[in-house]
Amino acid sequence: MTDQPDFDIRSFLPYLLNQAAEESSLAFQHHYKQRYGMLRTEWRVLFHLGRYGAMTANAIGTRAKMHKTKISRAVAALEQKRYLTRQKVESDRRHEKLTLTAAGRKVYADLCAVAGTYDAQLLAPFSAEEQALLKRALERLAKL
Amino acid sequence: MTDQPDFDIRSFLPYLLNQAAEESSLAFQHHYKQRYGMLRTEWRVLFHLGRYGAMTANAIGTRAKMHKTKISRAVAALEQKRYLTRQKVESDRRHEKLTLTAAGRKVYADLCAVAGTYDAQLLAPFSAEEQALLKRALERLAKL
DNA sequence: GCTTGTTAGTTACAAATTCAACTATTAGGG
DNA sequence: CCCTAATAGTTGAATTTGTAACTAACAAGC
Repeated sequence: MTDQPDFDIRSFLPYLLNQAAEESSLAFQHHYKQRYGMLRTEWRVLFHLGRYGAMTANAIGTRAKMHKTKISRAVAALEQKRYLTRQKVESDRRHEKLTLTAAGRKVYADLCAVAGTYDAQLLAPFSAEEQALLKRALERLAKL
Repeated sequence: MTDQPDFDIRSFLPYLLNQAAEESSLAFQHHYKQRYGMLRTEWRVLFHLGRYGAMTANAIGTRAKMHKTKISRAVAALEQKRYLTRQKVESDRRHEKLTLTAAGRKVYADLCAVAGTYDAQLLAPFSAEEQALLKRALERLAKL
């Protein structure tokens, strides 16, 4: 029985990352849930379309590392909320180009503003070097 | 319409943390799922009991910031797998003291060893100072 | 132009999580 | 004591997610 009493789950990196991710997303989650009735999958799709312009569901999946079923459902929900429209691509009619509507862009702009200030608030306790290191480390761990 | 085209979701801290958390837990998740048929909630409970000794479900909840229904179900599953036993606390019979069985401690020891090497592997690309900073930052963000 | 294989996206069903209501037990007045 | 409030833990129903099978469209080889 090789016990390792010195190993503490609370310093296990995946655990720590998960705790930090959950805690840090709470306040923002509240915002898009209460105000727009959206799920995390939905605002992610919205953000990607808002930031990178119209694209297919598949392209979002590659960028955001989201499974296609999640995207399919998020897109359906956003379509019903009239935040985006679909358009079959004529050159290959399996693809659908997703485009934000005016309403969708407005929600995107609002959430962007909120996310921006919220992000700054989260990062405030750290120095510029610490912030840079933290982001680089996370990107590396996320294999982005 | 106050667009903020410079705000990128991919550097939004909660998003980054979530991506890193998901990616970094993949390989370990595979291990406890395949080998022991456990869920994340279950190994978390197991780890807490293994590391900090017998305690009540409530105490685990406070430490691990897990909701009591998650814990209740995880404990039921671990009990069925014969990894722990319950015992009503005589001084207050609402509480149940949870104790790992020999089998439970064995699984804990095995997963500890795996987690230990896995953690080291994840941290390997970073210098000692970077590792320390990363952990402090995450603990702070997780409000631990 | 058929067969086979591949890709985009959807849907159905199973598994997991959340939320709210529930039981059982204790604590604190009056 | 009895009534109310609070706490530990469980359970059931509704959401949400994951897995796998599905449709539709295209592509390549023959």
